[in-house]
Amino acid sequence: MATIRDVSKLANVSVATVSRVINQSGYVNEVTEKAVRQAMETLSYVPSDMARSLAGKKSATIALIVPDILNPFFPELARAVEDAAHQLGYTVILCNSDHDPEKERNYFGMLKNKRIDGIIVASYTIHPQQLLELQRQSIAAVVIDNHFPSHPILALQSKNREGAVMAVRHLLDRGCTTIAHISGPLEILPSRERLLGYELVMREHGMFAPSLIAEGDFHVEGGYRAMQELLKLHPDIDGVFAGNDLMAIGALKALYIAGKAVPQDVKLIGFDGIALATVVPELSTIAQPIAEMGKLATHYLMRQIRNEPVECKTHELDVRLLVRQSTTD
Amino acid sequence: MATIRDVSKLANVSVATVSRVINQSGYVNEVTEKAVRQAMETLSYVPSDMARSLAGKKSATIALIVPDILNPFFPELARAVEDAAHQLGYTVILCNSDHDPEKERNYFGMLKNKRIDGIIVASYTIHPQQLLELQRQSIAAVVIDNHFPSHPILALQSKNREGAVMAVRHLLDRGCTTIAHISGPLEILPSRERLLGYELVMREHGMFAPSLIAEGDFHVEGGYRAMQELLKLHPDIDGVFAGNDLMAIGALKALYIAGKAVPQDVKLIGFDGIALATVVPELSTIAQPIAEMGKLATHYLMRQIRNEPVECKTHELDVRLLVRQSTTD
DNA sequence: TTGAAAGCGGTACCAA
DNA sequence: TTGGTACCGCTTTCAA
Repeated sequence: MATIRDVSKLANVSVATVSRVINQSGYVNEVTEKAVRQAMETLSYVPSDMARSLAGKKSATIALIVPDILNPFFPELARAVEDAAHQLGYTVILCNSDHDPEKERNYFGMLKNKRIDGIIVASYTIHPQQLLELQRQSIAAVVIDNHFPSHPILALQSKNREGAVMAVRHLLDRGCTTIAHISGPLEILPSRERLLGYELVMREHGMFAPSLIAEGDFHVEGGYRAMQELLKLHPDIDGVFAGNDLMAIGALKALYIAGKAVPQDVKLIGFDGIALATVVPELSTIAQPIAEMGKLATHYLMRQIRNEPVECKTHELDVRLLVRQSTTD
Repeated sequence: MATIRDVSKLANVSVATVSRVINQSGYVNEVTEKAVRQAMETLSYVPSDMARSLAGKKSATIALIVPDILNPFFPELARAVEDAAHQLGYTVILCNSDHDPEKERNYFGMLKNKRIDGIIVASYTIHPQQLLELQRQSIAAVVIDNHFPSHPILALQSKNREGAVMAVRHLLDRGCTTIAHISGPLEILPSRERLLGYELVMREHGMFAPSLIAEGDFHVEGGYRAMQELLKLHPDIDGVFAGNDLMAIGALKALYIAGKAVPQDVKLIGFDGIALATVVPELSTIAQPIAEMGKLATHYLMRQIRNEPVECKTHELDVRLLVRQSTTD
């Protein structure tokens, strides 16, 4: 591999000059520049990211921290982030936090050490202090699906509450009168927001009852169990709003086994809009703009990295109601 | 952040000595070592990966190239790779190749440049030359789901043909007599292997007919279309072996729409054993040990990185038949 | 057993 | 506009 020195020799200039044309910084004569570029070309020279980052520049690497890439929501996010990053010449390090603060700290250490330029955090367990700490080390950070209103941290979030409202209203429109909710883990902010949206509409219609709510785990299994419990308490349930699509799938299974036909007996709607909601019957859902979130997060991150002005607030994204078979007779 | 020089000063030794204790290389007096460790401790010193890799050591980073992390097979693989790597102090860069040779080359360039220690390639479009080229730059490589018998490249593969045989035999056992196959893209090796396994058994039983085979794309959509075509030609199909689970889900939808009950009218089996085959009815499948593949690949890669002896051949992994609802009355 | 010093491949400041 | 050169933080001969 050719080095900057090889280039400088071939072009008969100093390394400083070569560095200048590489970075388009400082003055450099057109003729000289041409010569340098020529030399780079013939040596098929590529500056070493390693060396650049050591010398204080950026590493052209960002990290994406997700709870678990196995959850189908995150591959979609990862894909969008990776695409956007790659387009900008960045490389993405993937981290699975498993909601484990210990593991998270561990990652943060590794990443700091690697002089990562920035981090996108889609893990619910981080503490705002950790992000601020990063920023102090001039590592940019963007948070997804969480927010820290009292800290200068850029966050991205779907309109969870509004989405929940849309979901429940949709079930009401379809004629449901006994609507249950399978919530996500309540220590997770979006779960609480969705629950709140549900509660809001139910109270509006005088239909609210705590026993219509069961807490799941954002996984198929938890949705399944929650649905079973709910059916035990309320065999007359005719509408279910699940806090995410995976739990909706679990609920679907439970309903199927209980002999309830979807959507004839029970209408079911999820949240997220993950691609694999391609089950039979197809799942109605509140779709988050996952890909857009990833793209936006990456762009905001880049802005921070380049010290361009960005508002460090929570940016909210619109969700859409996707009506499919599970709520349509 | 403390540097090696800070440590050396505090411990009253040279940086060389500190380096020695860090790397456990060369001789160093016990007392001195203790002092150095003490100093590292009090400064909570962590050596910079950047600097180390620049100085010629390893970057403690590997890359995983997949066609598309959106395909549920790959998150499982990625998760296993990341876990194994993380445990060994390595960081994983994720790349989506999209089967695009151009993009692949691009990634290879970036990765070489970043002095990545090794690459796990689960992309079907790479050329063996590219891998050899890497090895020449002393970047380790392991290939998944592909193999290059005539090159010294370490590969990992499931027993695709055997798996296909198991699948078809299972359908026969269940009493199927008209068994169709939805194959993956035939330019992909595992697709061909699975097709071969299917063909083998069908011929054995004098049931083979080319029109019972339709080519899909490894995605839900392609499985759906292929199933529709097959039904047109053979309304009497009573068994389907799909080349992967996603296509099986597509087939399931097509069957459902065509009014065929699964498993009563048609028995259906997939391949891969991805977690989200949790549709209703649950899909029978030939499960690949995806997590194990990821783990093994990572370990083999590490071996190569550390110049430990490894056989650069294709290692084959066993698959298992998972009987679930889609083939059980 | 230890230390001095020459890189690794760049960046950037200061002179020329 | 250019070039010289001192780093960035660590590894690794080579001598002492």
